[in-house]
Formats: sequence, C-alpha cells, structure tokens
Amino acid sequence: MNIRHLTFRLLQVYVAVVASGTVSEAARRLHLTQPTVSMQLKRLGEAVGEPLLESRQGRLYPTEAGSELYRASREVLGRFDDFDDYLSALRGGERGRFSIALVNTAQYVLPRLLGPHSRAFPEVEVTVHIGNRRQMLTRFERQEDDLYVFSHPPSLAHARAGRFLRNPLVAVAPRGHPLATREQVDMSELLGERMLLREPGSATRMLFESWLQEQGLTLGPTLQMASNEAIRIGVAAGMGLAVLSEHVLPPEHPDIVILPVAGLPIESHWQFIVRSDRRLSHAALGFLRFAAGHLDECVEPRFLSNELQGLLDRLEEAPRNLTTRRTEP
Amino acid sequence: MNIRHLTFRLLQVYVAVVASGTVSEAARRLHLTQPTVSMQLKRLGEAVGEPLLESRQGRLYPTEAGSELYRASREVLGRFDDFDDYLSALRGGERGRFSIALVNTAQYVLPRLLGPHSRAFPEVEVTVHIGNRRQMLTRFERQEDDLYVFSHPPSLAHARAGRFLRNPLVAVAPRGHPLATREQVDMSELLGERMLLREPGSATRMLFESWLQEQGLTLGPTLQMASNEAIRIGVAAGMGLAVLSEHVLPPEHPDIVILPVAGLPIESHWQFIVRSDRRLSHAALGFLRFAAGHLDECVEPRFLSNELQGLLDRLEEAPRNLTTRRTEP
DNA sequence: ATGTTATATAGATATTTATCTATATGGGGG
DNA sequence: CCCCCATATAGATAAATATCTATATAACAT
Repeated sequence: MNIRHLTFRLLQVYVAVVASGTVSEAARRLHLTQPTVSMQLKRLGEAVGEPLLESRQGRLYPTEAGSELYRASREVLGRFDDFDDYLSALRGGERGRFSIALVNTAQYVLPRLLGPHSRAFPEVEVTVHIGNRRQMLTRFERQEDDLYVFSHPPSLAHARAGRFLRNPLVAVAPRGHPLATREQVDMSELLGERMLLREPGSATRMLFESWLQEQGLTLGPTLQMASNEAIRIGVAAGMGLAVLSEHVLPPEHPDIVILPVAGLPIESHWQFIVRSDRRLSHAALGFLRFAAGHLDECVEPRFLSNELQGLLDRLEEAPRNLTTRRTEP
Repeated sequence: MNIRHLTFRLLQVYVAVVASGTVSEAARRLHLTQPTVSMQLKRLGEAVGEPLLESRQGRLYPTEAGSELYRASREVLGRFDDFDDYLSALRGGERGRFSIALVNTAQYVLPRLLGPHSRAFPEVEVTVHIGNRRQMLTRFERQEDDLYVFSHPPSLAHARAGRFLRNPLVAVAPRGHPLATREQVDMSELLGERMLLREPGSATRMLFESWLQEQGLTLGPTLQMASNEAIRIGVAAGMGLAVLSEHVLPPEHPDIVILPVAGLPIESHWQFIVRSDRRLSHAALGFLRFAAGHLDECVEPRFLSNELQGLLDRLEEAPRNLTTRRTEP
C-alpha cells in the first residue's frame, strides 16, 4: 500500500461511501458529483492496491480489505476529531500552560487572581516567577515568560501594557512613634529618621527615590533590607520608617501606622505586560480574559483600576506567526 | 483545523522533524532537501492553524499543540502500518475467507486437503458447498464461489482449470455375486442386472451414461438413489450393481467387490475450476498454493495427478481489477 | 567581528488532485 | 427486449502539491 498519496479527505469520502452504500448517495451527502466520488474511490483503491468494494444487488459492500480500511479510517478520522477538540480547548484557554513573572510587591495580590483562575481552569498549568524589578526586566529582555507584572513598564517598544490595580506607596511608622498621631506630616520631617529601603533594582525603591528627587529632597540615614516583609517587620520593631506599597500591609496592622505625609501616597499602577513580538499563548490570553472579567470579585474595590479590556482589544489585532515561534534560552 | 489538505505524507515528515529535532536532519533522513521539509512544515502549520514548533538553543521542540499533533500522527501512522500488515496477511492468503463448491463425490476426498490447510492457516475461513453437478453448475454460473471442483469442467470460456486427482469409476457388486469371482467380465453381462444409479444431473451418472453410449450399450433395469452412500449400501445389501467413484468405497470394504469389467475403470479427473472473469480471493489462491504443495501428503499416491502448478502459473498472469469486483447475488 | 550552520524565502516546474460536464456501460425490473 | 438507475470513463481545467536550486536570514561558536 502506498501511503504517500493518502489524504484524510480521501478517507472521508471512502467512509461516506461505505456508510451510504452507494456512490451517488455519498456524492450527494458530500456535495460532490457522482463521477468525482467514483474517481476518488478509484484512486484510493490504487493507493491500497486491493479491491475495496464489491457490488451486490445494487449496493456496495466492502471486501475484507475494504472493511479493515473502513475501520482504520474511522479510527484515524476520529483521532483527528479529538485533536481538533484539543485545539479548541487550547485556543479557548481551557488548557495549556503559561508563565508569569511578578515584581516582588505584586506577589501580595496576584494570588487573588491566580487562585480563582486555576479553579476555573484546572487544566491550565501556571508557572510564577518572582523577583525584583531588575530581575524581572532581565526575564523580559530574554522573553522568558508569557506575562509580566510591573508598576512601570519597560521601553514598550516591544510590549503592550494594561493597568489593572492601584499600587499606592505610603509612609509607615511604628505605633507609638512621635509622628504617628499627627494630623499632617511633611516628608522633610521624616528624612532625619532612619529609612528602611529595599535594594537598588527594586521598583518600590526606584519610585520612592524618583519622587524624592522631584520634591528636591535627599535621603538621610538608611538601612537596606532584602524584602518587603523584612522591612514591614523592621518598622514594627522600631528599626526605622519606610515607604511601602500599601498591599504589603496586612488588613489588620496594629503595630504599624500609615503617616499622613503631604504628597503621599505615591500613586502607581500595576499592569500586565505582554511582549508584542512574541505570540501570546492561548492559556495566558485566557488568564488575561479571566482577569479582565473577574478582577472586581478578587480584589478590594479601593484598589480597582481595570483597563485590561483595552489591552485585550489591542492584542486581538496582533498578527500571528502560525508555524513556529521563537524563545530565547 | 482544516483536515482537507492533510496528507499522511505530511504527518510522516512532521514526525521525522519532531523525532530528529531539526529540519535539516529530518530532510536527510527522508532523502529530501531542507527547503522542501521547511515548506511542508509551513503547510502543515497552516492546515492546523497553530504554531507547532518552537526553536530553543538550535533545536526544534513541539509546542503544546505540536506535541498533541505528534501523538496523533504517531497513532494514525501506526494504525495504517497495522492496516498494511493486515493487507500483507490477506495477500499471503494467511487470513481472509473463501468458498468452494464441490460435486458430491469429491466430498470424500476434499476434507483431506481442507483439514491440513485450515490447520496451517487458522485465520482463513472456508465455506464448503456440496451438491450434484447440476447444482454446482448453477453456482458456477452465478459466480457464487471462489473455487469449484468438477470432474468435467463447464464451458471453460470464463474459467481456468487444473487437475489434481484421478477419479476412476468402477463397477461394483456385492460379495458373493456370481460375477464377483470371475477373472474378466464384460459390461454387457451386467446390463441384465438391476443397476443402481444417481439422479440425472449427477456427474457420475453423466459419465457412466456417455461411456455406455460410446460402447453402444443400453441400460437395463435401474433404480435411482439420491446419494453415493445410499448406492454403496444398496449394493452391499444386494439391491443391484453400480458404477461408482472408487473414492466412495472405504479403504476396507469386505461386503463389496470391484468387478474387473473390460474397459473400466472409466478414467476421469477432478479439477479445481476458477472463474477467470472474477478476481480470485487471496485466501482461495492461498488454498490452491497449499494444495499444489501438499497434495502428495494428503491423498493416496495411486490417485495423485497434480497439475495445479500450471493452473497457478496461468492465474498469475491474469489482470486485476483493483477497485471493485462484481459478484452476482 | 566572522565564518559556520540551520532555517526560511523565492522562483521554477512537473505532477497530481479535485472537480466539473458529458457520455458510455452494465444490471435489474417490467 | 427495452428502459431506468447507478457506476465508470473521457476530457477538460484550475488549483495544489512536491520538489528542486539558489539565496537570504538568523543564531551560534569562535
């Protein structure tokens, strides 16, 4: 048997003929003319090299070889129907895989989205990478992930962005601090105190420093700590003051006070960033759709700032490269 | 996914690419050039409508959709390999089905061939039809069977024949009959006695009668019986004499004597008859091959007359109609 | 940087396919 | 014996496929 010239179409035609028992009827069902079907049948017979059908009292019945071919054809066509279903599931974002990279601070909020999403789409595998802004930028350059979360997006030359959450930076002091009971504080009053800061490369620190620069202020004594958690606990323990994302504070925080500093909070927004030069996986797209639709159910309303629909619309227009896609190592 | 333009060849190429991890290597294995394979891959990707491969550190890895397609392709190609094996078995006569039609008398001998054959090819299903010559001729006209056994073939316009066994007709009398001890008997001496005859339409009767005619003799009193068995037993019981195929007599027959009639035995041969206008099933062909090769192990040497190889040779030349074959109801 | 290697694209072509309309053929029923 | 239905064949054509060589592009290793 010569498999080289075997098409799935040919098998479909053959199956239709066996199922209907006549060439003409099959032709009608397939919206073809009778000679067309006859020809296909002939070709198929030649490819197989055996008689496939025999006619008895006006109907066509498969020979031995024909029956086996019918069985094989059904199985094979069925297998590809399944594959089609699989593709639909992939396309619908119901299954598949994506990876998302978060700046540290965002890890306090993103699980509120990721959790419900993975309950809704249990077949989707998600990988989450966490690090500071600098590290995430590197991942972004290397195109290592499908989605990124930044407060301030990188270049945007090769990226699309969509805000989804307010990320206010507030000044915090330990309960009992002299400034903690004041109606109004000026940032200059804080700068004499020791400030606990994240490492350079952190988005929070970057935002804070550029804000200070705008205000024409300079930092006094500082102490560098590697994580938001450590800073929060440090502040509570009286090691100094800090400027932190409000999301870092737990709902109840009896030993920490937010200072009413003039000009604060520093407003920023988290946004999902998608590289525009890399095809977005269906699963990641599905997550964005999910986020756009369910964000309000997942986070506190005061932080809401959902501009994801716009991002989705812009992504829809994007052209697609169907055969291959590239990923850097 | 558009299944219309999907070929098995395309899947083979795809599988080779995934298996080897590079287009060029796959091209070498398939004895194609690299651009050819690239093109095929592109077409396949278009047919599927999803990226199938992504390149990482110089090797190609399937995407999610690509992996599933790979699995589907392997299964589907495997299924058709199995189908190919099935075809080979069919062609080799190792499996399948055939039917054979015997004139009554031949039923004493054919099981000696059919038995060993079905032990050697347990997957082959055989249907045996038995009847008198007239009935077998009808089956032959209607093309109801793959093989026929006659002593004298019909027209031969649409048939090929091959002798395989002597079928001598002898005159028999009960032990103790006056003629039973004679050295030499003349047929005319028998015709006064009552002769037991098969029904008109029987080959044995036809042969006997035409032999009588040649000799210019006429039958005396007769008695018609529906089977060779009945006649044999009738002769033993003294109901009369008969002319029978020697095969009808059991190896030991103490109550029956073969008379040494001048001009007897009437020599005839059984032959396998194959319609030349109908494609012979592989299974039937396999049986003929088996018979040609093993006849001498299956029957008594004195009856041997194996001309089947000649028949097989003539069948090999026959043209084939690959797509369809016809059978009358 | 630079040469090497792997892929992709372009351009070309013979072959095959899918499909039609029109016509011949062949079998079964009256 | 003739007619009707189903099937097969012929002839035609637009599209697609398979395949090549030559060349451009991208990625990788020095």
